[in-house]
Amino acid sequence: MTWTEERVELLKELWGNGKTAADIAEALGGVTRNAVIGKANRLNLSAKGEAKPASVRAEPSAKRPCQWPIGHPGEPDFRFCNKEAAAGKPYCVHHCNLAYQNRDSAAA
DNA sequence: CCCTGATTCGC
DNA sequence: GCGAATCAGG
Repeated sequence: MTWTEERVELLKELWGNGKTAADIAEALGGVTRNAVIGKANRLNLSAKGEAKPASVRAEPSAKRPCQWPIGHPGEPDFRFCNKEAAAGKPYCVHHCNLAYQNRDSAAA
């Protein structure tokens, strides 16, 4: 298993949202809680308490570009994805799956 | 005993 | 850098 942007973001997301390493590991799949903790540790995480963009539920009528916060608020490179958001979704399909913690009801 | 995260060790 | 094993705390 390789740690891609999606998994790392989901890792930080769930971790910051109060999820335990075991939950995150299971959520990602193919990784054990040790791997999650190890990755989190290497990412200099463990000091959880980040933003929770996944908690922001916008109405399914918002036609705006993907406003997924890339990086951390305060970082000099903090920006938004600004990709093409899915129809009626605040984020692009890519990040929508992350935001809604989608597993099977993929918004393809 | 169970769980948690953190750290260390080997690959 | 990755993951497992191990350590320490709850």
